[in-house]
Amino acid sequence: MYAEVIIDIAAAEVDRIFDYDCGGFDIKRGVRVSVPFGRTKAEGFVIGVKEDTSVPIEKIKRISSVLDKSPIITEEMFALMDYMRTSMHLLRVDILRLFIPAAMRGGRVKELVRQLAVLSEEYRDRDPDEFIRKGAIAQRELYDYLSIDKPDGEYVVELNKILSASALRNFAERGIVRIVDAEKRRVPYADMPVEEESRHITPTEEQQRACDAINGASGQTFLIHGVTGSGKTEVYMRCIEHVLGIGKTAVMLVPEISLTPQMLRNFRSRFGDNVAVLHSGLGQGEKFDEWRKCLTGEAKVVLGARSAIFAPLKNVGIIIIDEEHDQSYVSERNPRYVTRKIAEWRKHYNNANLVLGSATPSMETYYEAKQGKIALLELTGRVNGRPLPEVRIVNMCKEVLRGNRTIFSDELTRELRSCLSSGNQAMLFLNRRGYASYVMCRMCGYVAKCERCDVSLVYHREEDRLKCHYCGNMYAPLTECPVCGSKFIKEGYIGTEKVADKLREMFPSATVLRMDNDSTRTKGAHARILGEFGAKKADILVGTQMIAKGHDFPDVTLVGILDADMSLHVADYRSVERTFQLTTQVAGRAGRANRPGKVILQTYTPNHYVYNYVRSGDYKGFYEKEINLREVTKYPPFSKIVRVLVSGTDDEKASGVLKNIYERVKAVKDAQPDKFIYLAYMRAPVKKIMDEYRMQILARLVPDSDDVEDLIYTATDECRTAGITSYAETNPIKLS
DNA sequence: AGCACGCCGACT
DNA sequence: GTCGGCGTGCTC
Repeated sequence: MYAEVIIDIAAAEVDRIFDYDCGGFDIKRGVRVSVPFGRTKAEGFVIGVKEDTSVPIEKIKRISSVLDKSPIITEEMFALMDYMRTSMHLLRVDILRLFIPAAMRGGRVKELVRQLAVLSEEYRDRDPDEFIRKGAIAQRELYDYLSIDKPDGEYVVELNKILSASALRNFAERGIVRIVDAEKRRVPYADMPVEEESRHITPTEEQQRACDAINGASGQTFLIHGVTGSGKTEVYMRCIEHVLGIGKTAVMLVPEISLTPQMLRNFRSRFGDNVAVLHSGLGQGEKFDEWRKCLTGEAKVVLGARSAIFAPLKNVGIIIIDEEHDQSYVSERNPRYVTRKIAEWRKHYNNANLVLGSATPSMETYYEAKQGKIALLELTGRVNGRPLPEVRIVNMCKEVLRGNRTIFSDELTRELRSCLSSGNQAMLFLNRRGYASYVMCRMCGYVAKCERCDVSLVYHREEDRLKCHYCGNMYAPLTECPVCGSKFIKEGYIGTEKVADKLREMFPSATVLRMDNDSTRTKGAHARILGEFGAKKADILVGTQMIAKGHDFPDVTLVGILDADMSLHVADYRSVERTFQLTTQVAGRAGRANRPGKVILQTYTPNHYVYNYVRSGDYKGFYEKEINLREVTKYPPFSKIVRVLVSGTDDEKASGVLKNIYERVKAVKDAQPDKFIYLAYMRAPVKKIMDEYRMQILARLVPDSDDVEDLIYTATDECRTAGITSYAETNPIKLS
């Protein structure tokens, strides 16, 4: 017998099938093996077993050992691998690695085996007085505990914490208790308090209608459009209950689970041990165990971030993507994939339903719903009775004219003061981290730049360093201009760090917390900062878009959006959409039923149409306006943008590769000119990152052009050379 | 990804 | 004369 093996080395040259002699091992498709490879050893995935091989017999080597008792890759995942390979041009190893927890490779994490004490059968229903002496209280306690509280047994370590170890030893010697080796699962958030049972909530008519529509369908995609607090989560949970009831399983995706322990609490209370959690915040052992629970069928529901779409659940009945517009659903590192596409595939494979939920759906998704390609469910009511916050648009140009050069408008300062004095909390949002976005010489105009990247440096006060946000390199702060020697150094746009400093100056008695990439470097920092703010240990929370997601804070009555225009002026067709989504989401943090919230939105372009729709919370109005623009300008969903990015330290070599790809794409265009709206090559907006020169091909294709898209991907694959990285992507999230 | 083979510069 | 630079080629 021969095994077809994919070697666990991420390189295109070895991403092929290697045949190995099974050598007496009982090899099944889906297990991992250890094999001799070249002059070394390697791990590999068995993707097939066969009787004969076409490889010359003298080349064949034997498998050295089998790493899994049973397959860890399911048949569904093998089929998914084929789809991802052909349609997304990914390497088999990269795909297989997505399917298993990283810690499994190299045998770093294993099942945790612990001793389990179980009451022996023959003693189970007997009268304990027959074999436990009257005075042996400890033994009696142990017997009662094991027979009543833990009929399935309890781990010895746990027993020893609460009961007599000598009584246990005595029982084990007498055979009253059997000690067996058992797999013990590491349970994340085991000590988390469980939410009160919430099943008795009666759904609103709208919620019920949504549930009925979803539960009555199969193989369909739905979009639930509903504002924050419209009760989407309740609909999700009811739909999951329904699929569990018919013996199927459920996948629930959220943008960043470590930020929403609330969701997990709800799920634990509703579905108990049936829930597995999967996200990057887990320890390696925890992640491995949660994943195994999915594979073995111990878990029926998986709650997780993007990568949980690959959870090895069998017989999936429903897939839910909450906050479907969120960018975190698109993987930007290789392997690049779009969660929605994987979800659609799994939906189809399992004849399951796919539910997308958002208060601000992406243009593409809402357009699909409008076109009738997916079903639209609207939740208009507000379950918790929270009113729409009042959004006030503040014209910052007027502040400048009035001589206010700070980032705080008079109105915001006034509102902050009254918010704090009435004992409430405020959140300030600024999507720019650091202290000053750039530093510049006032005399000669010199701007400090990174040596390895084509970007200006950001001053960070905590470290007192200039930092490159692309490569992380640090430089000494500027005290004088290195070009002209002038001491007049100007600080550019204010960042979160400086905002926090200014606030401490303005409101000395207030406690200010900051949440951005820099203050959340360490594990668990997200949860800590949000926890502190939630516990009212701080009055003001300043942060980047990180603070837009996550907890609800009942005492937040004021939200300040310091520079709403930041995302608006990015040269990207999605910038207006993103601004609407981001500001709406941030604004939604303000106010509760009993305390109405206020949002101060500061902008230099107060007349831009997006802010009108943000103020009135009018998603549909915004959609209509924006979709018209997209149609006229021929941007997605009315076209498809394919971008090829080539980079390398050797500028000329990289350009050579780029031109090769371009020539091939150009030939496609000449053959099918009507498929192209636009085609050009150029340097990337950020010309250099980490000493690698970057350049790109941009193609805009008509919607019905999957064949051309595939040809571009293929051209990219075939022009790949050593020392140059290149990849193609469709409708990229960011075009830097 | 590793690792070895292989053909040109500065050293005991 | 040799040690060693890392270019390129292969791995069932």
